[in-house]
Amino acid sequence: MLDKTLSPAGYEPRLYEGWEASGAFTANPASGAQPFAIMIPPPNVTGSLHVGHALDVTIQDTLIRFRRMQGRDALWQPGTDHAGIATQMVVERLLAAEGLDRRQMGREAFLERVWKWKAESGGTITRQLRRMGASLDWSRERFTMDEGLSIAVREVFVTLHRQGLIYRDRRLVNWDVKFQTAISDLEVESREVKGSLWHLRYPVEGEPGRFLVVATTRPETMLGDTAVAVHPDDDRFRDLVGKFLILPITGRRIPIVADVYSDPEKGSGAVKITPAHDFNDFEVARRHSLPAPTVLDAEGRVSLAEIEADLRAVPGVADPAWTRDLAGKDRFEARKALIAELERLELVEAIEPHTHAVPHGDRSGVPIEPRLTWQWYADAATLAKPAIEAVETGRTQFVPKQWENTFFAWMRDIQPWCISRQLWWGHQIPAWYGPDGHFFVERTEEEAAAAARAHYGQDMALTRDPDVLDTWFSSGLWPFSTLGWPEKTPELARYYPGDVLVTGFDIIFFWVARMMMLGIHFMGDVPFRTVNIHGLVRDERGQKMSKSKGNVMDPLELADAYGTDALRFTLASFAGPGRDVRLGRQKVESNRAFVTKLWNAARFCEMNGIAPDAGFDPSAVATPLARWIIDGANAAVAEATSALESYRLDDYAAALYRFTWGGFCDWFLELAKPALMGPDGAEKDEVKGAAQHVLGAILRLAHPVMPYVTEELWDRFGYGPEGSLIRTPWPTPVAVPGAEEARAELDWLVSFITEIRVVRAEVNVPPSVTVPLLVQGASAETLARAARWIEPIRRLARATEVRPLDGKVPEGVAQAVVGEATVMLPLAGVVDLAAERTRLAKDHAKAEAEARKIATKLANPDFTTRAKEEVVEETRERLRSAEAEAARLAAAIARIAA
RNA sequence: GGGCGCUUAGCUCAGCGGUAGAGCGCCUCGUUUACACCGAGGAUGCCGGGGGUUCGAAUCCCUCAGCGCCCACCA
Repeated sequence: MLDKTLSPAGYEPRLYEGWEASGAFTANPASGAQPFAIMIPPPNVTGSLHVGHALDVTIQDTLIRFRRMQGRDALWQPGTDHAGIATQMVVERLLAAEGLDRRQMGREAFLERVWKWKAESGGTITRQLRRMGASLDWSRERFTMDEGLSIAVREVFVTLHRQGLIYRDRRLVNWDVKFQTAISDLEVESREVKGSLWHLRYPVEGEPGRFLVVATTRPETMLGDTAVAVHPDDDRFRDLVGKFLILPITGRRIPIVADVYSDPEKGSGAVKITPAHDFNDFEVARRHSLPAPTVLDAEGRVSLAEIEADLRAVPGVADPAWTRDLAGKDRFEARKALIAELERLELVEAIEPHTHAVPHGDRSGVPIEPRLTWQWYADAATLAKPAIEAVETGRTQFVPKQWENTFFAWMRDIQPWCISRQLWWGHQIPAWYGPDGHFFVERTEEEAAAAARAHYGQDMALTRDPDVLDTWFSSGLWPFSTLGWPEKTPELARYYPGDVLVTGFDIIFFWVARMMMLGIHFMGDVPFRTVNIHGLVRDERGQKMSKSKGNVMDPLELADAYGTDALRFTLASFAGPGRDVRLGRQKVESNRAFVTKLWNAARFCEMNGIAPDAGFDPSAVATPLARWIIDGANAAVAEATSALESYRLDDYAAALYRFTWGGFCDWFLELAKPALMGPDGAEKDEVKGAAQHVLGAILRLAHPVMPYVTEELWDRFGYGPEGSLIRTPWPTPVAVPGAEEARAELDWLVSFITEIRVVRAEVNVPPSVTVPLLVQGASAETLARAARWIEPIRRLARATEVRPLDGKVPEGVAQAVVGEATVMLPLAGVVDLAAERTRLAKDHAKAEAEARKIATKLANPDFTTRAKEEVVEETRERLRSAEAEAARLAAAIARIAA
């Protein structure tokens, strides 16, 4: 017997272990089945599961289980990402707590420590994925720093380098001062900062007392100014172009150049040019061949090395001794000091408060410093072209489609991708330098040595580039590196391209775009056919979850409290296309009720001896109730299947819910009770047969999203051996002869019972009062139906009998209009006649209004001539029925008129 | 500045040319032998505003407003 209450904790771990042990999650390349592959977005190896993962995993697991049941050879590729900066950050923090610093430890010892941390915490996320029921093929688990994946990384790097698509360049990068590494444009986020706009006076050379005023938010960079630009059409400064200024503090002589970059509307109209510390200025400097001295070091401190030679004493403007004191000062300290000095020199014209956007490192949270450094770059623009084309031609499609615009906008204006990072944790760049700086990009140290020998004509000591690659470089290879590339494995041939990639919109650029670029370049085909983009999980008020707001929900805690199935169902049901998911506890709680409902429905079946019957032929039943529910299950199967095929998990969840609760539980099981409790016979057998058939269909339909409770019930009922639902074929509609008649019959019954219930509830008849139903104006068919269904009607409508009204209307009736018939409930002494009159009058008014509305429409000749014929006919039919209903209600009112 | 999305019942959302829907919440009634994590019933809507197209608009177009997000932007 099933327990009275369900306890997910009692069966979830057991079922998962059973599935995994039996190889149910394992892809089967040897099978003849059509493959279906999903590559998991690899979570950070040292991370733990958050609600975003939970949504991502629920969607993917639902899809993979669905396809597996459809008979596809399903591969859901698991694995984790080494997550360069994030992981290094965590370990450095741990070290700091022990008073250690990675630089003191040295690279090797530090990396050893990171691997140790990975070994300790690396299992957390995979355990948590299991807890969510994720049917990942663990036998193929990969890590981005596995030997195999590292080989792929080096292969890609070397190949792209030989093709000229990876190169070294010295240009401005986004420098993260805290982590002391370059980061890509995508890792920079701008934040609004309240600061000041300083208007500074730069003395014009040879014209004492004349100044050109520049406005800046970053006075500390003025040490590196090599020009001031004005707009060529700006009359205010026309005579100054070509002249020179004496740069305060350093005393350097700098030109006034005309450049369209200068915006006459902004600041003072003249802009200082600091090429080594500003992206725009860098461009201006290139156009005017200006020098670009660096004045801030890797830690964001003033460095005078490159301007030492420029320092000149200029009375009242620059004092080298003071300036030399700035060396080593932090950029913000230097700013204060400089302003104080400029004020002393009366070179500050004005200071205005100014709010502006300042780029910050997304991980470090500190302002980014543009810095001129040598880095490795990938030629993203070239790689992007085929990726753009693949989406344009539909070889890869985004769902929802509008995300393609986002993808295009970014890809069409893509900048060189800075792929080197000055970190230790990651794939070290396979480049070796000779003593003269000549470098060799090779797969291995041996190959590099050989290349050096060939180059120098002798063995030469080489130094490996200390930098590592951007984490997204290796994640970009995920769809094929996990399948064994560069080896030509059978898996690679079979599972690439994957069918669908499921992820959030926040990593379209970081990851999806990179996989597209690298996948097409190295595999010659797109990495996946479909990209299913889902929204963000927010809290119930629509706020983004964050630790600082304290509104973070822990998916595992929710799973513990309400069961994994309830959490998964909730996430799926809110995962509508292009919408964020607002998750609240109560929502999970109320979906737990659905899981419980299913459990109880199964219990009811069990108690009534409903058991799996392999010999049952759903197409051979004659009982209308059986035909009707089997037909209903067919419709649910069709709905669920098409919803899943089109990534509409919300529709899938809704279809399941509606059919299971509304169709199967509320109506079928209730209507089946008389037969089930009645004598044995053909009807009872058929109803039981239909019940087991439909319950089995429901369990299969619900399994992708609610794997645990469905498997538990499937097993306990004996639909199949322990743990077998996961590989049971997905249901398909079955032929139901006479389905249409059965539908007409049962639809009548449902509305008949509903109408009686409405009347009883409205006039407050307690359920304990049972009354006969006297029908007036009923067709022979209606009377026959009422006779056939008398037991359910007695039960559900609290009636004693149904018979035609013979002659006079009894005193004190309540009346209901059902189709062509009017049903009277003799309730003398119970019914409040005045209330009943009011109720009927209200219904009558409603019917009349409806009829009038339709009549007006039909009176419009434009409508009848221009609208589609079937629409007009349908409208006429609606008018007839509304008028008839109004007439019957009018008659009912007349019958009880005072 | 450029772009995208959203605005429908108290809440969360579906519907996207032809009768305004669901779930939750709320109110009333109820313990009828699966389930009170339940059952039955009910109320609640100028479908953001304005204009247009159409026989017909929540649905298509234009426009305005509000909210959210992405990209760009250190004068």
